[in-house]
Amino acid sequence: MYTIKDVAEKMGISEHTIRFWAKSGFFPFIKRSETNIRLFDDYDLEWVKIVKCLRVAGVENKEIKRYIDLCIIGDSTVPERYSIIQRTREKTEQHIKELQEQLSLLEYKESFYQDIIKNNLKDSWNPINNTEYAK
Amino acid sequence: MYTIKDVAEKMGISEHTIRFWAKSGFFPFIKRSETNIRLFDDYDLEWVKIVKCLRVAGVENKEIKRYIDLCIIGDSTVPERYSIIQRTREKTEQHIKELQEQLSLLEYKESFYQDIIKNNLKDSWNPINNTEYAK
DNA sequence: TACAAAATGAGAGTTACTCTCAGTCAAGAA
DNA sequence: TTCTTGACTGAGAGTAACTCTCATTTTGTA
Repeated sequence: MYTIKDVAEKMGISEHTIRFWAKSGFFPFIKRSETNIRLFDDYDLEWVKIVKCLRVAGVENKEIKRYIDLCIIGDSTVPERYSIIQRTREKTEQHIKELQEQLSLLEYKESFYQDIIKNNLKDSWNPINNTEYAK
Repeated sequence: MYTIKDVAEKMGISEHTIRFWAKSGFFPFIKRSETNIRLFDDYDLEWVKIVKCLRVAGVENKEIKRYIDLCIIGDSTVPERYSIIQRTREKTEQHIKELQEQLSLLEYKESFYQDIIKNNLKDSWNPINNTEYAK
């Protein structure tokens, strides 16, 4: 059995966020000690893992709640759960692609600046150094 | 010369967001028509591009403003700009890695659900169907 | 000239945290 | 036994970055 602190450390999520997620109904199964303290077991950790996954993938909390509720309803909801996961997978692939594109611009800029520093050049890209702007 | 609408379309950003970014001081060079309408040229578009890049990479607006201000100060700030870009590049690589990890969980779930649908199985992963929980 | 489409700034609303606070509770030291 | 420390609690305020609405101009085509 894990406390919030344990889960926070294990999963790399802040305690605040876990409490916030719990209040949002993302972990319907966690038990409490006699003194009202949340106790997560390994199954609960699996839920935390999937919630984290969906959040990282940019699924909004309302949709995550929907997914959790579908899980609780049971096997009849597998098709809708499937479509949520599928849409999320597609969106994540798109997101990675976009990040990779921006990454290449960052890499370009980085080596550009490095060149300026190494060879003591001017930043010819900067509009400030461009005659158009320096009127 | 482009209006906000043109830029929004060209860059895939909402007009609202561009106005918000402009108000945040991200585009210090845009001119206005006599009747106060923003007019972007191709150099301004380059600024929009780099701001978009930094935002996608998760750089917060305060830091983007810093970067813009450094550009305006001029060549002496290239080292600090370099370190901002470098840090952002590293963060982005990390982010892509994280997304790829979560993507593989999504792929696993997707094929798992697909299997259930195709072969009319039960969702054995769901705690609801697990004897531990189904007490 | 008329009028729909597009621009403006101000400001309210939203999401998802993130943080602060006041307070409870259990365990070990003095 | 009292004190201190540290983890926990819920309530609620604060924050970032949009996102949207609104009341007004402004502009471009008929």
